[in-house]
Amino acid sequence: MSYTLEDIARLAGVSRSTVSRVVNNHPNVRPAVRERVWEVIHQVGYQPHAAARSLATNRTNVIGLVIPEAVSTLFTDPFFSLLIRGITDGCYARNYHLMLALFSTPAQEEDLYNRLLRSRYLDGVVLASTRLDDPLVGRLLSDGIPFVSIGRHPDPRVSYVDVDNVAGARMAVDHLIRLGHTRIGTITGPLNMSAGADRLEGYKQALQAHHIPVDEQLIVEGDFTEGGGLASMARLLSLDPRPTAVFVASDTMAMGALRAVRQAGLRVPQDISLIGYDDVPQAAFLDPPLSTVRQPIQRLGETAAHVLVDLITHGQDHAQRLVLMPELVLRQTTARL
Amino acid sequence: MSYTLEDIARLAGVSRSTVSRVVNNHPNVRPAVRERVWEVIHQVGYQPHAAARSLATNRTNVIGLVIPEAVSTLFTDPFFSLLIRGITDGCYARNYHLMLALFSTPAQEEDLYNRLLRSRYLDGVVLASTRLDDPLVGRLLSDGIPFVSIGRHPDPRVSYVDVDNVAGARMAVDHLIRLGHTRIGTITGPLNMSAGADRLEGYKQALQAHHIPVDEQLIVEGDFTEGGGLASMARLLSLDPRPTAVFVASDTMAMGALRAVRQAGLRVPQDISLIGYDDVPQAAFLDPPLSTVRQPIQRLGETAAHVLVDLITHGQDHAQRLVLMPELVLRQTTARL
DNA sequence: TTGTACGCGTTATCAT
DNA sequence: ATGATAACGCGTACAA
Repeated sequence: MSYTLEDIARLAGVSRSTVSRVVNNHPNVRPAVRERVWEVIHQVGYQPHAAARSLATNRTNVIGLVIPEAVSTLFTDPFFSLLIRGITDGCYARNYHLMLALFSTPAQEEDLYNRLLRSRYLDGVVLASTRLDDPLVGRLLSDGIPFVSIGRHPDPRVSYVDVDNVAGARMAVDHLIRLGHTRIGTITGPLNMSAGADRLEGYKQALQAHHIPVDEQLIVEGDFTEGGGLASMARLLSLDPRPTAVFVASDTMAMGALRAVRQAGLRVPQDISLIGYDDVPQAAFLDPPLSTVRQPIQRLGETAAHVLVDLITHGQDHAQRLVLMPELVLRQTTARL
Repeated sequence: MSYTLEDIARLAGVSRSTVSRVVNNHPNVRPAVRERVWEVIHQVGYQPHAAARSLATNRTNVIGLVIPEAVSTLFTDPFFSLLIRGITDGCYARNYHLMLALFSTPAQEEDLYNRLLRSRYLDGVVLASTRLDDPLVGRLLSDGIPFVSIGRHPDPRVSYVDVDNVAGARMAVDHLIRLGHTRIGTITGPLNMSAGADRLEGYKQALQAHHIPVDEQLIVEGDFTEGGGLASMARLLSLDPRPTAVFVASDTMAMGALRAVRQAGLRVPQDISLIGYDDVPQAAFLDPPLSTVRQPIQRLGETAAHVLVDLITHGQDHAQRLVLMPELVLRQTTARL
């Protein structure tokens, strides 16, 4: 069996309260006593019982990563792997743990919300890639559950951590323009996600800044999947004249786009320039290696965890908003016109 | 604030025990009473407090997914995304939840082991892709923590769920032989993981069954990464004569291999046939679409969760071992010699 | 079938 | 600075 506070107290010849103080670093304990208690603790390998602690403190030291049903098909995108990595790192640094909440169906969403949140498994929640109009946001807000969104959200009450998507897209398209391209297409993300909408906005801003008219024909909405990227690229290639460069709003879609170009018997970057978004690990291994906008995905997750834990512990009354900066990574899918 | 058993009891005009019985589906409750209690519960949206319950029952209804430091660099492989998906589905079906334990360093491994397991956050653990000699196994065993390994493990006490890697590799290599190839190379996984060792074994068995001598030169050890696949393939291509077909032990490595072939100015499958392993979602979108061995990864995870929960609840005394079957998926990277 | 009472391991309040 | 004691919310013998 395993030890309790009581056991440690007996072994160290003090009371349970004192041991508790030692474990929780309370100031009022005589150094000599503190030391002896620690010694016993290490000797027997005592670890406080999480559930008992939770019951007493009303905190679990666990947060959840919520991935809504709407984006669960995107889950195999390396973006999420990196995000998860970052979040766990952030958690561990703050003595927190991460629980997963992947929704597959609306019914599951309802069920899990009750099971995880209302039964107080979690102290708070990281919301990944939610749609702008996701009802989950309102619910968390009204239930007073601390949460932070990955990606901008318009409601003034929600805290979020984001990468500047408008700036990232601008950087990408600016570069294409610098290379002499003027007929530049884009494959967007879902426009009801802030990342999708913002990258499109950046695309437009870059064009306008250079007095290039925005041609709606050159804008095709994608879905952040490889298959979607392939189909969207095929559409762009069927245009006449076709674009000489395309800004693709995610690396995963860019992989599909690359294949569409090849299927059409064209070459990248000689016939058409391509630039992706994310810089997932695969990007450097594509053929040719993909130029892209690097997002600090892992740091994004880490930051989200930290912000959330702060929200939980210091109970901020006003929303926290943080935006990180992306950077352009030039490889071999872009060429002078 | 939120309701407790006591509140529900008062509102329904019964005692706390009765409400507890209703919630836990104990038989001895008069139907009329049961119904009235449920009504109150639904009306006020009562949810039992997880921590309180854990303290009383000594069970948390949470399991952990442990990804050892050794394989944490592989974490972005879609294999893990699919596995996680499967595990969560399996958990939800059994009223369980999933917590992540991703180790980055040995120190973290030690720390997390204490924080997660010894403080009883978890009822049990799924061990992913552990090396055959991982000390974690011995520790879990001696601490009596229920766990199931993803992938075969030699110790008779450990439960595992696996896909038949020997059979899968045999299927793949058999097919290459059927196409007329005899000079067949392989890029293996890490040979200290069962998946790596077993797929190599299957490769050898297939050759031997057809009386083709095993040539050690044609066997190069990979690491399940894309970069590793690229480098290993380059080595195989430098052989003289070079192999006419290669069995690559993971799709991710196959992506790298594909690129190595292209860099060498060769074509797949005209100059060299390739066959991968896993059938990750990307495989169908590669250029050309990858022939591969499909693993039911998601079902693997789901099954692991079920086995683990059974282990936890029924406390099996003997280890559970389950092996699922892979299947060959022929696309366009294999051709007759 | 239902209710009473105790225990689960901790934290926190209040004396001392 | 330390110790007794009352919560925290639930499950469960045991009694009725």
